[in-house]
Amino acid sequence: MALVIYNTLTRQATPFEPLKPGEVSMYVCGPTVYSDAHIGHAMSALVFDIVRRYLEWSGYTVRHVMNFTDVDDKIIKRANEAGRDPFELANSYAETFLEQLKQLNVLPANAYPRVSTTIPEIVAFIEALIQKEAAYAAPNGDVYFSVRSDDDYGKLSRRLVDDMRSGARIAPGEDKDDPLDFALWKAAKPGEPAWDSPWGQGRPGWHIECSAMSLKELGAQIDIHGGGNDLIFPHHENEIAQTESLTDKSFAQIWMHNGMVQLAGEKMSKSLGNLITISAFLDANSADVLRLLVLSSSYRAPLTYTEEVVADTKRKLERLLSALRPALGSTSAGAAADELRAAQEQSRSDFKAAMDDDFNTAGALAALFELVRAINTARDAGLSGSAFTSAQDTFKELAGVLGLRLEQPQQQATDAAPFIDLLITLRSDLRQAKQWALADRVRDALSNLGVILEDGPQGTTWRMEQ
RNA sequence: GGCGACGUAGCCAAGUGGUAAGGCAGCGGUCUGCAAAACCGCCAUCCACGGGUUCGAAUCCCGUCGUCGCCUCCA
Repeated sequence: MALVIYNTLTRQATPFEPLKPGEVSMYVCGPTVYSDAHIGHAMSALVFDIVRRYLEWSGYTVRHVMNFTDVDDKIIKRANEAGRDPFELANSYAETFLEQLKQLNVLPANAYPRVSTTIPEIVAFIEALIQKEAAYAAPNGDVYFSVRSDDDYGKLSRRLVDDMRSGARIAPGEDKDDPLDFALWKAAKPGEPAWDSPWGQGRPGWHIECSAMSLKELGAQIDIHGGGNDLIFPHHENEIAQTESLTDKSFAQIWMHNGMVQLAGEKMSKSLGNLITISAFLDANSADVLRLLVLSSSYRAPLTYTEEVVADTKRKLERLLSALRPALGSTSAGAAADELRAAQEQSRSDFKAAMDDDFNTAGALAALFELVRAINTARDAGLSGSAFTSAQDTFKELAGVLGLRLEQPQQQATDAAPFIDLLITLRSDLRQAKQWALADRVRDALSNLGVILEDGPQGTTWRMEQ
């Protein structure tokens, strides 16, 4: 069974074959850093983290690059409003985002290039495009890409150049030969960061940066180029036009796009202002909750985000965690062990089959839940020993491929732990004395504080709510 | 207006030609002093609606309705 990936370029799922055997190059478009990142940005990072983890688990070496757009109209505007330096502002948001990715258990990329540190490569890229007559310098100091020079322009988004004409526009101050052309280089305006170039002082346009950074970090041809599906047009379309016009080779062999987070039926976005920031989410929930939410449906479909869904996801996570509770019995072989071993292998192969099918994480989770049931059943049957721990190890391994930490959120409670243990001891005495009403009051009061007590044959255990 | 996606139980959601995964919630049971957790059982004759193709369709085709995205900065 081989990995199949859906390619936006061909609108088909096809078997994955990296350009270099065993090695995968993956470029993912990162955010423009001018405000707090929201869970839509987190979703994209999580999706490609899962892709990367699965590829690595499957035996590939992955070179993963994610960029930051740190030179941009909105950054400049924000910085001017706040009286801050635009680079300082962009850098602080980028650093915060990196810290949040760490909290979200997203593996660090191999490189995080930025526009501000790629200017020489961008200028060289544009010069080469002009030489090839795919771009031209306008009298006002702007440089534009000539869309008409690119005969397969529109192939990613399935748009026809002639259909786009009516929709295209020329902003005030632009000096294009054709309304469809887009800026590679923008002439400097007063008060804006600018660099020297053959066309005078200026700064790069939006799309060229990714072409240049991808070329610099990963070479002319890459395996996977990813991002949100709102980037298909114009951003990724334009990247293809620039890079392929320069290299005369096909750029990315697979274009992967994740769906948008839907909040109250609308796309969550900075411009709509209907967003939940990563930091607000993480204040109320663990990182695993967001990851599990993303894993629960197809990465390509819109992600339904409501408070109800978040609450359901927390309970799902509790269920996954139940598989990690220790064995209780002393049986180490027999029918229970055989059944668990069979379930373990079934789960592993179901997991792989689902993930091989275009990263069907919902199907992979189903395989995990089947293993949860099998492990809990075995525990109830009194199984312990290597058969039991081996199943738990497989469970942890597969959950780890999805990037789930599956840690009990007890760290915050360490200060309270001695007091909770004390209350449990007192409550045990009350139960011995059959003082049920008082014992229940202790349990209820702790429950209201987020501490769940569970009475088992071996005594009372406690855990924090997710 | 153009391009594209989608519409599966109370909720989330997988499944893209062979007769509906999984989770949450709910209901019944085992266990428990009672709970909780765990386990067992139940929970869509049916996949927006109307036609069509086929031995056979949630899955393919046509139409209708609805939702969303892109077409301008956007993960």
